[in-house]
Amino acid sequence: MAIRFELIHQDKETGARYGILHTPHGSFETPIFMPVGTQATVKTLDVDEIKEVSQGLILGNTYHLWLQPGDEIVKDHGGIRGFMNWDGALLTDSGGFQVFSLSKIRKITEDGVTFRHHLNGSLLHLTPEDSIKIQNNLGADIIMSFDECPPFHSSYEYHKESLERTIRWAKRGKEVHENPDSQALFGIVQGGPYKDLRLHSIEELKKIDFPGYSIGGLSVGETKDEMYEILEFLKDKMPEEKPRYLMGVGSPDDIIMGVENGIDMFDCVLPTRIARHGSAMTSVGKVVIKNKTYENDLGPLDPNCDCKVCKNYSRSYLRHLFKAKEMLGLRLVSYHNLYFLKTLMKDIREAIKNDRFSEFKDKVLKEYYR
RNA sequence: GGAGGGGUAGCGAAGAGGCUAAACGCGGCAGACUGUAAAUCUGCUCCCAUCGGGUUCGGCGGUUCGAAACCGUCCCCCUCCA
Repeated sequence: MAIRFELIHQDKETGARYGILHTPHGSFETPIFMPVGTQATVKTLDVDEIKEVSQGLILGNTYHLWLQPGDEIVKDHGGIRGFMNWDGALLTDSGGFQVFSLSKIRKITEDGVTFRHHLNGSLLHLTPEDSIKIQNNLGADIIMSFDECPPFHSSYEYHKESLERTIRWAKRGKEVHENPDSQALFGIVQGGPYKDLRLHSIEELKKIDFPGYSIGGLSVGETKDEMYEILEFLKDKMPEEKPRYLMGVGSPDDIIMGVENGIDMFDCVLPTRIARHGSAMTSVGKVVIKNKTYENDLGPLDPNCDCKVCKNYSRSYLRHLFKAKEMLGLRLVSYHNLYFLKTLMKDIREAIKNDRFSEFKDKVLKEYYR
């Protein structure tokens, strides 16, 4: 088996999980947040910085690297790790989400998905088998089944049909997976807002048997309450002994709610995207650093953060970088936001270990970003 | 001194009688962003106000039912010639 998951402790009141995820390239305490490095780069940061702001496990993307530069080239470097000079662990998404986010120009059939290249318009076709083969070439420690991620509010009928197909795709993917001993293939739970479909999804994926399970189809436009309702429903349905990965979630409040509902792994572009757009996650709430109010603020971005950005630069300077369109601003806030989440996850784990998660949750929801 | 061109909102720049409080760009001020087609997108940006009202297109004076636009005059700016 490529990975091993140890469930070490559960918060007595909420059941929030603390564990360790062992991979071929490192063991990681969970709950963990994994920065997203779609194109074999966490935007604006170099590898040394990624080490500082992550736990050592980051994401890459099948769709993007397949199209550019091509998975064969990445394979020639020994996979993404060699390509980007990353000596930590990796997880790749299957490209399934891109099928959803590029939905204006897609056609889904039993075989796979046909859609247009977002850069040059050429017609492309991707199957579950292709996705796994590409991910074999990319060489991540954890890889994803090729799934369809329908809009949350699609009809029951559509979700059902899509879900059944995604289950068949999961089975097909597992059958062609070449390296189960070095790459753990996760199944992805879908079903939108429909609990019976979610349950059905879990049951079928369990039959196929994966070393870990992802929850997909959330944080795609539904309300927070809708998302939390599904998370709560799934809490005691997911396999106990396997890692649970909530895909695409990364605001502090959503992470907290995920952890409370038994999630072990998170990834999200939010911290790096909003950083590039001038917003910071801090212990005192969201700071839109480009706002005029920080024009002459000599204090640090986050008064309770000990990252190099908060130690060395003022809010006023950071605002100046954004107003002047200097790229250092994007880098520094990206660094901080990821560091902030790394710290948040550490604090979450401590709280669980001490059976004080509930208390910690209240604090975060009251004071932190959003 | 002569000939031509021009002065429009914070800046640049359209507009050449009513559809114009005035396109568009920049700048400014906010907002959004959740398995990254995103250093992006959206809104606001003369003044006061909730409807609505009040002042504008170098100055002044005209023509007209109506002028940023037409006429006169003055003031500034640019180019060329002496």
